[in-house]
Amino acid sequence: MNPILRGNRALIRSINRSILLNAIKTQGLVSRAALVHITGLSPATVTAITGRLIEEGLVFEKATGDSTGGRPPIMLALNPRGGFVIGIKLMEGHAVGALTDLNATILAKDSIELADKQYETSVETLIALVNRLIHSSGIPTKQLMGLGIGLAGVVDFAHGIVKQNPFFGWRNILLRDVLETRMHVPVYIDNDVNTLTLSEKWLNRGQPEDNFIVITIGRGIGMGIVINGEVYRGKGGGAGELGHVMVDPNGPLCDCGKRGCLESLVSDRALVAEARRNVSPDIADLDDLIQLASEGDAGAAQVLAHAGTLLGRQIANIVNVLDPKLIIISGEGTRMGDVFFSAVRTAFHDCVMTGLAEDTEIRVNSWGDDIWALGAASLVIAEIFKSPIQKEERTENTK
Amino acid sequence: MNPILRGNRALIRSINRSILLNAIKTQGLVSRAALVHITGLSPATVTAITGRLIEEGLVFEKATGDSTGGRPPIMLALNPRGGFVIGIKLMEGHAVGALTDLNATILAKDSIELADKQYETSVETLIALVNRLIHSSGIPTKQLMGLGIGLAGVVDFAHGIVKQNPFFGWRNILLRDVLETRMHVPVYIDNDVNTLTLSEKWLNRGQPEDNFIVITIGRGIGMGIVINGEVYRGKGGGAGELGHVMVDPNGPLCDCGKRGCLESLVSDRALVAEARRNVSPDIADLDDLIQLASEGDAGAAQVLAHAGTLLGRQIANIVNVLDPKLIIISGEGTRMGDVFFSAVRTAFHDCVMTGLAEDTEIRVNSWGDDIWALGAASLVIAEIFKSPIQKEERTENTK
DNA sequence: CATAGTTCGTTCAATAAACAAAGAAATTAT
DNA sequence: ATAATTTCTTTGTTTATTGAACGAACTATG
Repeated sequence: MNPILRGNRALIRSINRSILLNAIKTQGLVSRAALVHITGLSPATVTAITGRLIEEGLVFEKATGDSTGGRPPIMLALNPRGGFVIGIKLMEGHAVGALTDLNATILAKDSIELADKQYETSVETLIALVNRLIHSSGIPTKQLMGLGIGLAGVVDFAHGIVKQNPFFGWRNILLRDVLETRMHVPVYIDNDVNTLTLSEKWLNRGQPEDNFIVITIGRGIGMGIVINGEVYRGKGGGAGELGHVMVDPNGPLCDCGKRGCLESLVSDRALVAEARRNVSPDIADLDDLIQLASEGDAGAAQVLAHAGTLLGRQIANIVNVLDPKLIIISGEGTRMGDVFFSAVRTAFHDCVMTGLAEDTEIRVNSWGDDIWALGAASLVIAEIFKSPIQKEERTENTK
Repeated sequence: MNPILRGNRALIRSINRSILLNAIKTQGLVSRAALVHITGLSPATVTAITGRLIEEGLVFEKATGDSTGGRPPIMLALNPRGGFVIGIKLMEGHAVGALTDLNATILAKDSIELADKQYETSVETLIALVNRLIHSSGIPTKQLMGLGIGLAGVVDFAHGIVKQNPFFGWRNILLRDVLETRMHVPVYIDNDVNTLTLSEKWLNRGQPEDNFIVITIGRGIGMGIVINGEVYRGKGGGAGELGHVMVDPNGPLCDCGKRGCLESLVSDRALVAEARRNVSPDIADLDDLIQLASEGDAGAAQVLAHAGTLLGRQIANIVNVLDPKLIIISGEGTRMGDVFFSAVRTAFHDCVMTGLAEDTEIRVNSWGDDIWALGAASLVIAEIFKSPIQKEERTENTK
């Protein structure tokens, strides 16, 4: 009932636990003395808390380090098998799930058909998928630390509510609470682009970036925003609708009912449609278009370059507004290749405010098949490593 | 050196102190028992901490409340005269300063000429202004809790550095540190639009909004972004450059060197220039144009309406990306009147994604003369009421 | 090889902040 | 006048961090 985060002993402990857990994760292999130095905590505290982490199985004493003239350090490391998580991506017609350890290494993978659009039957199907994953991986059920679910549409992460989903037609479904009562594990639900965004923060080694943007190109165009290390979701999960930014008031009709949305000009379907009109009616799908462009067809290249220019211009506008350090482009559309992306980069640099983006990087991400399920899994992993002072977002549904 | 916020007793105390101070501020008049109820803290803790706040002079026992069948409550209230702050807005040629209490009520106001653009002499002038304000208000110097400064350009708030300022030509000036060593008070520096944005959060009574955007129209077009209750400043203070979002690649040349920036189409000067070309060469300034439009001149109205449409469309795009609850339009340009703002609203609703902005409010703010200095002052007030877990932003310059 | 020096980790008492419970204060209800 | 009620304070308990001392395990050196 009271969402205020007040100060008490549990909070102290929880903060310091999180600091140490994260330090051990980012350092990889680290002694207690080094942790004292890094965190500023006292040796006694480090001993006490690491002791508890070892007891919980999240950390272990991995090896003895080399002495530097005194007692050799005992090197601590994260135990990736200290807990397991499951990530599930819901799609039209089927769901893909992955069971991973705390390093997001996949231990089991599976998918299941979603025949029915009714959410009650879908819940049963999801539970079946989870059980299959647990069974095939052989982990004890007790070790499952959480379940993350990513799906398209507007999702209220804080309350765990699917506000609207285009495929299933769901509206205001309390999916989190339903699954939690059935499965007795913490459940986290988010928009699929946000889960993908989170995975960029958690799956890349090295220090995680704290201000970046992920843009996905595929069926639609999505955007995930990370601000101060947190995924920004907007008033009601509606942030990041880059696909429906209006580019041309007289443009083609978009699914959303408006004209000239970016998505109506740059998505898979839009490109294929345009290429069919202006290049060749034989083009069946995006791959044909890419193929043609790579073979030197000027018309095909022109279609891709124009789309890239439109996207680059919008990215520039976003940089003007949000000034992020890094922009990651991901999704099926990353296979569009150099013609497209060099147009993106050129348009970006032409349109961004002078002096603003001198060290802003645009990175095109290699595209793996598992990435959506991994993203959903990292939703849970992120939660495990989060400090309590960042955790306030998750609020109970009082009803 | 160690920016990590670790858990210890000082942190607990500081968190709870902040919770109570904020609760007293928002409640206005509140008993200890009510605070127990609101905050979830124990009665003993509330007694202890409010005791300390009373000792510090920030809170006092204001009155005795009505009994509800038992001992009557002692009502606590914030003592607005428990501390004082000074806000200064730097402009081309002069600086305006205001000394206010903790309610942002102005007790003294003054301005001073900035003859020289050299920053060393400017610092001396600012110190003179501060001293004059302290003297004329008659407060004891010890009660001055901080100094806030707002100025145009790119400012690194966290490090207190003016990265670039258009009027003075300053570059990477450590203004905060210089002033702090001279004045022995905490100093906070920020972009002027950000200070204005903060003041919207602090000067409006009632519960402060946590996700909103402030757009200023005047000489330029600026934007302040509040996300999760915090002003978002971007990678290096460069966020919010709405004025340099590219609207038309073939548009007029902007000060920044690019073509077709929003600012080159909608700012004061741009409108006057266009009106001179297309309506009448006699138009001297924006007020003439507004006057003409209000008298029913179709051409003048057309100029304003077109500008409004352009702005409304960009606001829609920002809402698509950030999904804020509230959009506040402020600045000198708010006097442009209904022709302009109804065009803004129409274009906004036409272009925003369907279903996204059903309860998003666009508010045009009345425009006061003191608002810039007040904004700078609220920079300090905000800091006083901030919880330590939100304070990490301010980092020392290690050099 | 014995001793000193160094580094790492643990133990122990001290400290302080929240908390629970009981008590004191000041009112209304009967 | 007494009981009930609400508000606030006091007292003692709990517990997490901390500093300091100590033990453990190594290297350096004569």
